[in-house]
Amino acid sequence: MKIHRLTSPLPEPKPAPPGNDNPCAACNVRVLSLCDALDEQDLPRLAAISSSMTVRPHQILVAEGDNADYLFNITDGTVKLYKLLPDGRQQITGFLFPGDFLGLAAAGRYAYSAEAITKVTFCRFDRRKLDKLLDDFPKLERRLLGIASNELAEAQDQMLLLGRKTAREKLASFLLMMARRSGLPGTPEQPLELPMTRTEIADYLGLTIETVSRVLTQFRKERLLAMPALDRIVLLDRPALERLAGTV
Amino acid sequence: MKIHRLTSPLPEPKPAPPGNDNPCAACNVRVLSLCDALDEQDLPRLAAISSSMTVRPHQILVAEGDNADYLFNITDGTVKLYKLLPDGRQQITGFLFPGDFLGLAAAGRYAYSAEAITKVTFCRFDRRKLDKLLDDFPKLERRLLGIASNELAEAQDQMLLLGRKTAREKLASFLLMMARRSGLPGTPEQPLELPMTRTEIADYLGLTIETVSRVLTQFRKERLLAMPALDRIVLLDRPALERLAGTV
DNA sequence: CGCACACTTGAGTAATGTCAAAGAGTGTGG
DNA sequence: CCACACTCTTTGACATTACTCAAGTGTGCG
Repeated sequence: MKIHRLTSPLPEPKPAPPGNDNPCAACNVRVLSLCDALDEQDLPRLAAISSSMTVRPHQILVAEGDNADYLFNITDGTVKLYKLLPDGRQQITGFLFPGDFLGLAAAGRYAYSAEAITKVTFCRFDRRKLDKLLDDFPKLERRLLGIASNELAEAQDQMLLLGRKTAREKLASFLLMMARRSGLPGTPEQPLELPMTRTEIADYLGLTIETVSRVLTQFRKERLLAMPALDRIVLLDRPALERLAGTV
Repeated sequence: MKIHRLTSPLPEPKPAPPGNDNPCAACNVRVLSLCDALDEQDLPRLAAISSSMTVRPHQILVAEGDNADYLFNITDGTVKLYKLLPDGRQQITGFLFPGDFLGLAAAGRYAYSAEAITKVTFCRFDRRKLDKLLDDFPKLERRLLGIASNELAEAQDQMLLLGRKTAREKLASFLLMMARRSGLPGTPEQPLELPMTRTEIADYLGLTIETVSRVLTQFRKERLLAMPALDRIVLLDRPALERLAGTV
């Protein structure tokens, strides 16, 4: 079993530059994120308790069991969420893309670790300060509940995949999920981009790296997809993949 | 693949008997449930939008894709939540016990089906009326968010189990979960009680019924447990089971 | 250019699934 | 109360999927 890569701790954030009391105004993922719950005029209240940060690949954002002191909104890059067994086996429970949210916790502790796969930019909110904001802005809390409900629905889809789908069905589901989440159509002009390694795909689907590789080779031979590069996928026969995946 | 059992639709609820404006006062699971968020004096507001109902085994409470018009609090019995693939393969995403909550939905639709395993009693809340109550009682919304966060953490544990644990590890984790959730110690005097069939255990753990049966037989031969009846389990060597399960 | 690293491919194995049959438990009607 | 029927569970023999181990092939970076 592979030893997990050592990573450095999270650096201190740079505070928002002074004189700019509404850095969120220019945010490109605002409509997707937590901040969408607030009006333009209230945004500075959120901005005041948040800082924007950028980290390099392999940097850890949160570790399983840590005090859940922060909430995160990803603005750029890809993050993986994962859990480990004592012997090092890893299960990736989700990938986060721009606009996605991270940090809901039960009993004040994160239930999973989060690591940047690519260079990642995010807004980080202080949980205790945010809790106070929730009293003033019930819409914010309703938004959080909506986010949590969505995540729950996705988690259930993933349980169906992990428990009952074959390797081929898992890969088909994964590729369609990536198409949906990235917004890339998977055409020859705009192929899917896979920021994660084969190992990470395997750890997400409950497979080994060899099985992932073999199924992708199968799919290529069956003309279901093409791979102009190791991390580029063209979906040649989307209906067939959708049939394989069984559900969206 | 087995054909799914036909079930009858949910009967109409009996409204709370007139003259009793606080039926929740006597509720035995109140401290566990949604209602715990409200003070004694505000409970009638919740009671006014809820009805208590009892259904028989195999009755469907909600079906995947249905409009999420209701929220449920289980007061007695066991419920299974599950999703199906088009060919009938089933994944049980969770079991609900007294005090548990059901009905959070993304995009206004249930993401899963729910079926009574035993005779089940529950309180059913009208979602639209509850939404209005949320405005008056922000504590209620905070409670919902807490419930959702807990469910999310459990879902991630289950993904780790489904994706990365062996059959033996899955069964060990399952039995310990049942001990924790039921509050039964699993001693010879108070053995675990399993309200679900082997098929349902298998569909929860991503295994087949035969594998579940074989692993239970193994465990018995290894003196990890005893089975005074098909649905009664005595945990003879809990530390060994905990080591197998890897995590709580 | 050469060293890492990630990915692919191949051969053999192990864990789990499938198919089949027998045993155990439960309810019903005679 | 017993016999029968039904369902659920267990067990056995065999099949198959996915895993393990190992070697080989890119691919990118210093």
